[in-house]
Amino acid sequence: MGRYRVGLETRERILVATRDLLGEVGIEGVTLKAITDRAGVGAGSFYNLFETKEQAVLEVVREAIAAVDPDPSGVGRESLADLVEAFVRFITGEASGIARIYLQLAASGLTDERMARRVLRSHRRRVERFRDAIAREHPGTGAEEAEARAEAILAALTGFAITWFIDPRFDFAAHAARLLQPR
Amino acid sequence: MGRYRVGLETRERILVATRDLLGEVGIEGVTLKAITDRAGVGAGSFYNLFETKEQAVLEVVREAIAAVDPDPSGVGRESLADLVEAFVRFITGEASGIARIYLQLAASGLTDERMARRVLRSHRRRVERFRDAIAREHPGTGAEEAEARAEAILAALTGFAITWFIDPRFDFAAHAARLLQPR
DNA sequence: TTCATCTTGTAGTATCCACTCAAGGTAACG
DNA sequence: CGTTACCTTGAGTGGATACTACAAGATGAA
Repeated sequence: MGRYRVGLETRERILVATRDLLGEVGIEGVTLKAITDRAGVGAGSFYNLFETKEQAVLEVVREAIAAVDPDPSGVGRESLADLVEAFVRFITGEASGIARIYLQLAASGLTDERMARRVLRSHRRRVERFRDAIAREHPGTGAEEAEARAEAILAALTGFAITWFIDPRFDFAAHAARLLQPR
Repeated sequence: MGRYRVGLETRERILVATRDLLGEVGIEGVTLKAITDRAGVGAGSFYNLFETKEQAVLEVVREAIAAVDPDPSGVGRESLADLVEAFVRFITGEASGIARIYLQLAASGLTDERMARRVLRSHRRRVERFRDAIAREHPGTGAEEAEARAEAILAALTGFAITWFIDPRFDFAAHAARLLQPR
C-alpha cells in the first residue's frame, strides 16, 4: 500500500504522541483517544496508518529497548565509570521518558514472549560491556567474577533508577558513583 | 462495623480466589467477575466486605510480603542476611506469582502519583530495617554510610529480581548472597 | 485536468469493566 | 421469639475502551 507524504507525516506525529504518553501515563494508561487527541488526528486516520493500537505501542517500545544501549562507539575502550555515567545520563537526561518506558517494561510488561526475549538480549549485551570494562581495569579478575560484578552493578543501577523515578529527591548520581568504590 | 463469622469466612474465600488468580493470570487478568466467580459469591457480597477491588489485591500482596518477614513482631534482632534471605524467598518462593504483581505495582509507581507515594513509603521502611541491621552488625559504620549501603543492597535486589523474572536461568539466590560479602 | 488512491473526521458499535442498589435471607443476642 | 445488625444475590448503571463504516476531501502520477 503506497503512502502519501501527508500520511507518513501523520504516522510520525502519532508515534511521537505515543512515546510521550507512554512515559507519562505508562503502558496501561495509554488509550487510543489520548494518542489521537495529542497527535491531533481522528481515529480514522490512526487506523488508516496502524493495524491496531498495540502496533503503535510496540513500535515505540522497540525504540525504547534499543535506546538503553550506550553509544556503541566506545566499545572496547570505555571504562566502567564511563558506562555507569552513561547510564545515569540516560535515566536523568532528556530521554528520561524513554527510560521510564523501558523500566516499566522490564519490571512488569513482559507477558509478550518476543518482547521478553528482546529485553533479555539487550540486557545480556549490556552485562557483557560492563564485564569487559571490569576485566580491562582489573586484569586479575576471573571472567565469572567480572560477570557477577557486572550483573550486580547493573542491577543496582536499575534499582536506583526506579527509586529515583519514584522519589526525585533521591541522589541517583551519588549512589551510582558509590558503586565504583570498594566498600 | 462488626462482622459475622460467615462474613469473615467469605472474606477469606475472596482473598484466596484473588491470590490464586493473581498468580495465574496476572494483575491485568484479574477482574471482579473472575474473583467473585471463583470465590462463589455475588458482586454485592464482595463490596460488602471490601471497599474496592484494589483493596483486595493490595491485601493479598501485603500478606505475601508479611509471610516471609524474618521479624514480624519488630523486635529488631534481624540480621542483614535474614533480610536478604527473606527478599529472595519472597521473589523465588511459592508466592513468586504475587512477587511479580508486587514488582508490577512498584513499576506502576513510575507513572501513577498515588502508587508512587505508597511504594515510596514502604521502600523507606525497608531501607530503615536494612540500615539498622547493618548498623547493628558493624557498629563503627556511620548512619549515612549504613543507609547508603542499605539503598544499594535493596536496589541490587530489586534489579536482580527483575533479571530473574526476565531470565529464569539467572541464579538469583547466588547473586543475592554475594551482596553480603565484601568485594 | 482526470481519476485512482490515499487521508481524514465523525458518529457510531460492541464489549468490557468496576461498582451500586434494593429486597429478601440469615446470624447473633437477649 | 423479636429485633437489630449483617450478608447475599444479580440485574442494572455509567463510563470507558478499541475499533469500524462511510462520506467527503486531498494527493499525485499521467
